[in-house]
Amino acid sequence: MGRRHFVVTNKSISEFRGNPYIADCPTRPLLDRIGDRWTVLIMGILGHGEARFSELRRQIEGISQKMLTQTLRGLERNGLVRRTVYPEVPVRVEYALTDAGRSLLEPLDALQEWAIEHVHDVSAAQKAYDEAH
Amino acid sequence: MGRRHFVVTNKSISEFRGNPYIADCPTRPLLDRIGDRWTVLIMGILGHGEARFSELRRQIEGISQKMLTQTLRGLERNGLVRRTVYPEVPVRVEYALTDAGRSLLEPLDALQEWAIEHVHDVSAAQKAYDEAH
DNA sequence: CGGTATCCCTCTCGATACTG
DNA sequence: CAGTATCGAGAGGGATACCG
Repeated sequence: MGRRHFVVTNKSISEFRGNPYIADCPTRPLLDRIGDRWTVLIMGILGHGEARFSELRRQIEGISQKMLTQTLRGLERNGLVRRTVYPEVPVRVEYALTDAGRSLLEPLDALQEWAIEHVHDVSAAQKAYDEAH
Repeated sequence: MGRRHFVVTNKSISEFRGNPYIADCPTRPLLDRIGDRWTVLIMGILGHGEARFSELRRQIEGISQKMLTQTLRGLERNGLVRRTVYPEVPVRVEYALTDAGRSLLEPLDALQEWAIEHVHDVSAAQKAYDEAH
């Protein structure tokens, strides 16, 4: 998607504030991640406790095996989820939030609060906009 | 992207908590919006005060005219940004956050705080993961 | 100045089939 | 059970050209 079109600078972290798109601003990978279809949902479920692969699959209606695996790998790679393999027969794999993952639930909840508080305003605004255009 | 594959239910709003993907959960459109490439950046700039189209374009390095227009329209449609046309010659158009838009900056800032606090942890986790795989 | 319209490419994601 | 591999559709986004 051409993200490399942006010039990489050496600005301090504080200069990224309010401008998440400059260079390697730390907010961008996070927004990419939570903007995807499944990350927030998976984290929400894991917020209630660890879960097996197939449990997650059952609880998240509509997710494909591929996307569940892929999203969990992404979360694991970012240190938000811990994957534990129990070498039983058949194998058992448990997924759980790390401390970092749990700490991310807080700002995520704040976002959800906002969405819930403003859902009517937003749909009213959409209706008004659509009627005017 | 097949979002219509999900069954629409009549669950109350509170049941959406922790499960943003069921039906028309209000969190999903928000995550889609802030997950896109430009929305958060534009809102960050407008948080400092109103701005003209060309100002935004200059400040947001790398954005195309099309995406600036498209993102601003999306924000306007959701009631987060107000567009004001001054019929001068040449025409002047000012964009500003609405009250709702300003209120969204708070959870967004919380997210940014998290990202800044955890940027080192995350990149360390990525490094460790990549070396182990 | 502040847009629209069009073309096209890339990347994401879903479906499907196969595996240790 | 918990994956991996591969394919293909389609949406997002950039480049470019044109307009009131």
